[in-house]
Amino acid sequence: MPMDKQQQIFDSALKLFVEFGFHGTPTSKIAKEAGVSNGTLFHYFGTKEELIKELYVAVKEELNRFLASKIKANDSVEIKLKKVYLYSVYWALEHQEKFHYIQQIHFSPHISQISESVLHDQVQTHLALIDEAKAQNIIKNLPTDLVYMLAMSQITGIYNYAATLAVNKRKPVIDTGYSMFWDMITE
Amino acid sequence: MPMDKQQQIFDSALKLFVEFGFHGTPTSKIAKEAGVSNGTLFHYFGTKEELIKELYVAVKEELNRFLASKIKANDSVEIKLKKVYLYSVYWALEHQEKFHYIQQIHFSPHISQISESVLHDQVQTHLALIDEAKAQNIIKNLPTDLVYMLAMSQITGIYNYAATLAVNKRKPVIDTGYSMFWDMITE
DNA sequence: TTTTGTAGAGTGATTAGTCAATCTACTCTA
DNA sequence: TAGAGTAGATTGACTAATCACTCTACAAAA
Repeated sequence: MPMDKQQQIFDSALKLFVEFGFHGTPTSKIAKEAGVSNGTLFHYFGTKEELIKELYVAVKEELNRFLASKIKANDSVEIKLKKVYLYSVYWALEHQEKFHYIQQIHFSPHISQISESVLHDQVQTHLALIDEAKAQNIIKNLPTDLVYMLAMSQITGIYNYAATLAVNKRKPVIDTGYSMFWDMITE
Repeated sequence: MPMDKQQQIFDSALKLFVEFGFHGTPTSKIAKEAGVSNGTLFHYFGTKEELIKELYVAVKEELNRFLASKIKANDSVEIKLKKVYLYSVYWALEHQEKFHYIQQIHFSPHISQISESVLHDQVQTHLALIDEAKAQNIIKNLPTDLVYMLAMSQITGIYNYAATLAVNKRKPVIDTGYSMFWDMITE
């Protein structure tokens, strides 16, 4: 079984980018950490920029696949919303480097170079869920984008706080966070 | 007027860092944009890293001075909290580049190189305000850090959404955001 | 005169990306 | 089935460019 070099490069790049930033991480160090040669890295990724972007897409897709795996088709809208919120926080806590990388990209100029369609596909499901909840009068009639933005920012806030706590102290905080959020978007 | 040049360097660095990132912005371009020589930049800032950090501190202090100027000593705690929240969003919308720079630093490895004391001083006032509100039973008895984190993340979320709207459509959204936040932290 | 500010050419180190050579695994053919 | 052919994977030395930072000279103030 041939080693998946591309995955090794992803893993090393993630680790180094989060620790040292894009600037502080030369491609040579990524290759070395991944146990491949300099040339191999550029065989899989045409440029460093491409590696940065593809890593972002891969990580984001992993998160989305995880969330999708937790949602059952016959769950009610309330349950779906709750699951998306809670499992997002859990995933972030379990994959802190990956979550941190998403944020790092999101607040960097690289985000503007990731194609619109990729970004759009990633939020479509969530926006549809919010629309459904609005249509069923489950949540207040606020702009969908606003509800989404509030959810994302609150998930980040709760994650940041929970991450500072011991593992066994986290659940009550996350649950409290969700009920506060729920109260906020329902009448 | 030597202060002029330092300020010009700050202005140019802010603009370029936000547009191209730290990596994508050579010191030579900052100097050129500021209309000073390469050497002059290094006369004011020993290293590029120092420039990045001092710019962050300067921007953060500007925000804090602005907020402090809006708070009157005899305002009630409710009023103070409301003012901090609302004026933070207003300031962010009026100084989007600066707000973006704060975020960029916050989600980058540079944050760990900014001394603890600088960071601590900057939030002390806000934490004290939350403690006061708790002591007076105005808000729920939640951990101070949690309330602070939720406020910060919600301010960011509301800012991000409001920034996409026409200037005259923003106020109602921001006000709604605040009342949602207030409902969230009060019984 | 001394100090401070300013310029800009110069430098050594670093880096992203290239390239020619080799290896590996697989397929096709006789 | 042996052997030739082949496409892709892998290597690492190499390069052209860039960058952070230095140095020297000079000007303006103090």
